[in-house]
Amino acid sequence: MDNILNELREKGYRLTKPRKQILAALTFHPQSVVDIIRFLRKKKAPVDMTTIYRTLAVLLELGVVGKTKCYDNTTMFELLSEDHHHHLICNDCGSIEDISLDEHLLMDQVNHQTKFQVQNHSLEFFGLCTSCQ
Amino acid sequence: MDNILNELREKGYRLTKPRKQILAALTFHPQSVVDIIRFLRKKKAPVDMTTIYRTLAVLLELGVVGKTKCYDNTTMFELLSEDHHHHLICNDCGSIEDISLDEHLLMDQVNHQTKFQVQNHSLEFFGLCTSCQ
DNA sequence: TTAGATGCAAAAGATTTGCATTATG
DNA sequence: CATAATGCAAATCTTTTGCATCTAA
Repeated sequence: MDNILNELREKGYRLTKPRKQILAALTFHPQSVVDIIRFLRKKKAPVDMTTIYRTLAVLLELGVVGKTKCYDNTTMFELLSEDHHHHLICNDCGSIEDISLDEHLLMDQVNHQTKFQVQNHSLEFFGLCTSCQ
Repeated sequence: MDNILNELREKGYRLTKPRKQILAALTFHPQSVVDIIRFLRKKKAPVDMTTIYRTLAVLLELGVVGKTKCYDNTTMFELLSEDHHHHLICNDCGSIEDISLDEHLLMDQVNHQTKFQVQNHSLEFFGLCTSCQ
């Protein structure tokens, strides 16, 4: 977490109260903008929706945060941990599990087939979690 | 295309003019709802936005159409061909190329690691196309 | 002190809903 | 002819913008 604050500072962004709050609200589990608003409101540290969008845009830009679409089409944001992972999203209950995969094989295939310069990618699996099967 | 019409009929959906128009408008290249509206308007066969959303919902349900998020956050829909493929989305110009990958290795990893029952997945690469590099 | 960041209000977009009307099967 | 599907208007939700005010550096 501190490393993120440092990164922000280094890139010339100010370490404001709302930004710290938003970072604190972000977990490694995907959350929607509305989730974040509610969380901070409960914590008695309300932050305006606009600020949340703007902060998330910065964090996305820095690659600190990732964006996912939930089964019901809600946009979810989550802090990206050092270890890159993917999601198993249940079509029934909407739960999201993490999974780590070895993607070298995939990347090799892409690099072999095209000259497209991959900067990042998104990989999600949809289906039924163990309790909904 | 005819197979889709048959599938619709079999499932009890009516083969209406708007539905045929929308299917005709859909290519194997991703298009937004606005693209489809414009296309049909030019073709002098305008279809209401609501109908397009409703039809796309049916086609998504049937698995005939797929949904993608573009770099600029636009939702794109495309007809799914028999041969499953993925997208290379340019962060600069927004162009979308297709690529086919062998995903058995990925699926094997998932099945090996969890009991999650995968029904489908989405895999997209973001970066720079050859002309934007 | 001063630019960058915030909050508010309002605009702009995207998607959904209700309902009267139309047209497929 | 019955009912599913359509079009229109309006509601709802999500995201963005403009601008006056505030505050971290």
